[in-house]
Amino acid sequence: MPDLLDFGGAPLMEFASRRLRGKIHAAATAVRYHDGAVLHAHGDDKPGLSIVRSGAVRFGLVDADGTYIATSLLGMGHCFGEATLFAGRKRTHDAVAIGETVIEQIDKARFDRLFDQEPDLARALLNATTRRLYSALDFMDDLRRLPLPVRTAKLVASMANSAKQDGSVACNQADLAFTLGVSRVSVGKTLGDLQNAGILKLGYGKIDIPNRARLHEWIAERSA
Amino acid sequence: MPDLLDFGGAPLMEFASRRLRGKIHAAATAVRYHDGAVLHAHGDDKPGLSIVRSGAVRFGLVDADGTYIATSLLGMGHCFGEATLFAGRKRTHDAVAIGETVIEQIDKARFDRLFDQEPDLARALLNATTRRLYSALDFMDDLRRLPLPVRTAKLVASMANSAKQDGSVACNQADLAFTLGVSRVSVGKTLGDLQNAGILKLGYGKIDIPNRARLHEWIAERSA
DNA sequence: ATAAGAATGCTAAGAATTTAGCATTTTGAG
DNA sequence: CTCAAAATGCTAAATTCTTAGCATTCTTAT
Repeated sequence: MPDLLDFGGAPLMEFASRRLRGKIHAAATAVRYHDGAVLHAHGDDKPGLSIVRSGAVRFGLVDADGTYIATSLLGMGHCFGEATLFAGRKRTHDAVAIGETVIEQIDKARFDRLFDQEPDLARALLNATTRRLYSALDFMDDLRRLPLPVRTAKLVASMANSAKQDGSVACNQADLAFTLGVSRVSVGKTLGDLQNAGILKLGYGKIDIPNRARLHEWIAERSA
Repeated sequence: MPDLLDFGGAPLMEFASRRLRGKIHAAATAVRYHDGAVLHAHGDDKPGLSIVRSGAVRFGLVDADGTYIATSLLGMGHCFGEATLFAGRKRTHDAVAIGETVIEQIDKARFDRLFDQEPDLARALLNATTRRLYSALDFMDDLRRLPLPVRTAKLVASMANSAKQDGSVACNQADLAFTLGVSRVSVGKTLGDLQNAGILKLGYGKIDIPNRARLHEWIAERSA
């Protein structure tokens, strides 16, 4: 259960008023999943909006050669499934519960009704998806612009923001490697370099950040 | 003025009814820009929604070392600036007109009024941004999953869809290289290989696709 | 306390990519 | 028609990244 990025954006529920949250709860059916349970598979035709009430969901795809590739991890308050409602897509990824997870599910019919009744829902959804879109664009920009050490540092810094424990990030190098889209060896080497530069300290399944300001400074110096 | 990707999604105006389009036009102020004119710069604080009525807009950023890096190119019917309205961001990129371009501009106050009056606007915006978000996610997925030749072929194929001229795509290798986030040398080599494989033909500032089905087949065989 | 599993550290060969040139071809403007 | 600019083609060295493997360290469940 690493502190891996909730893909940038803030969660939908943060943009909903107390009243709207109540309406959403009322329209939804809560479903409980155990760790590792499959919520849906790539290609399923289940239009509807889902909201993570507790726990987390990991999205990914199984490759032709059988390797699983994770895409993102959404935690409490985040929503998914917008694409089935607004882009007419089937489920784009496999979704798996991480830890004990409760999902609030709103099927298409109910969603459409709620959407028409509650104009604030549209605004909340636009807040959430716009933020996600722009963080994705930023991420892609970095991908082309910045060398691996800087991207790595940025990722660690962004994880530090949402981390439970201050000054420390819970995540193993393999997951980091995947998120950055490079091999574990490269990440290991890069993290080693960053440690030598004194801006972070490697642990077992975690990374300590002795001085957050210093890390941000180091990044700023190298990213335009 | 290459056929470079309109970042995946379909344009906003395609999701608007004739009536809504009328309302949008009525609320907007049209501004004309000549080729190369700057619409806004990165960091400008100009909240509002903009819609491309004719021409196109190229978005990008100037690096610390002065190199300009393009991000996307939006053509007719596409909108931008949602992030200034929904994510509370300043303008995230420099925007430059490509060719004679007319932009319909709706400032924040007018937008909010229109947004409240016209529930369909929310739906249209969600359609557009959701599609863009998911194409961006797909693109990132490909970036990590697929080797360069396949990504290149996919990009060419997607450009072919929106190209004016059938069976041919107008784009130079340098722009392709940037969009793929690799060097011109790599693209040149890769395109050469694809040409040898017989699935496309290189020209000067363009790429011909003798057999679209064959190209898609080639891609499908290699992408999961 | 210990064994099993997880995670990290390390290595070396090979593949892919970049950088920095420069030569050649094509296009379009005058 | 000619010339300059734009685009492509090519090269070679240097760098970065990957793959594949195995040893070591750390954690946790029994």
